[in-house]
Amino acid sequence: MEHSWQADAAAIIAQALAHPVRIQILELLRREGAYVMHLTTMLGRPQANISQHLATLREAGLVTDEREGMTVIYRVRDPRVFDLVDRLKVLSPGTRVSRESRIEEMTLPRRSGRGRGCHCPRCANR
Amino acid sequence: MEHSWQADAAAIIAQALAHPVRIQILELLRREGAYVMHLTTMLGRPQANISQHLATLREAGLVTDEREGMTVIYRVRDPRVFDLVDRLKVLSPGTRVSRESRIEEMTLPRRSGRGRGCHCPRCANR
DNA sequence: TTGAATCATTCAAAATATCGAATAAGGTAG
DNA sequence: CTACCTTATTCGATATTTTGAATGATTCAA
Repeated sequence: MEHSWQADAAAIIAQALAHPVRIQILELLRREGAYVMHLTTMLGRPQANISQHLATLREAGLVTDEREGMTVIYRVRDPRVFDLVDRLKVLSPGTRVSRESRIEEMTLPRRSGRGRGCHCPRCANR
Repeated sequence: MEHSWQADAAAIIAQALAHPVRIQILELLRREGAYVMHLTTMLGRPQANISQHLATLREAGLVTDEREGMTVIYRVRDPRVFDLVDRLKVLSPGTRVSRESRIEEMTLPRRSGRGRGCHCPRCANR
């Protein structure tokens, strides 16, 4: 039935990006790899849910998982995915990126009040 | 409930791109606007289905529809969506774009045999 | 008006995606 | 070994998407 080559592949990648939590995960992976625990506490969601979304990103080939002792570090496989995410935001109707606001700042949930600390190995800070 | 700002917006755009037929429609809109009839015959799918996918793209703000007599011309609202589509393809695992092959060529279905002609107003050819 | 052509929308069924809860799997420490 | 910690997976319920079929809506021509 007359398939569509790269259209299928492109759609699969788009589908992997088609959820706010997965976009947020990629935002958190922008500067460096992150432990699952870190993503879980930063996004304030059940661990299973984060793990499920990570599986989606992994199966799409967008991230890699590296076991490190008891923990697992997720990293973006190809940094060009960040260009993609940025362009998705720019194309959004209401989104006009004002010159002074960093995109990264705006999209991170920044947990409010007490509860913003992460206890993952890399986050020894308070 | 702690929303996610631009992550939602980005995900909505990604969702609009998350289907092979919609990617193909955008490919056909790459050079110029197209009549629905043109898209329908080129992609070899039921008219209602194409119209549904066009509605998805329209609601995401990615395309515009302009009535022209009995027909309707769809155009891409912001050409930057093509960058997005190209990058979606590049990030696909198996997709290594060889230098000599135009991406556009590969992704169009090119209906085989007899049945490749379109009868839309703009396609007076053969 | 009637009919034809083009496109949009509605409907119900099937397929997918998402979620929380529970459980499993893997590693570490005692 | 047991107990614990971190992450992954399975399960069932719910929600969303996709589809063809049928129907509407609009325009034009006769």
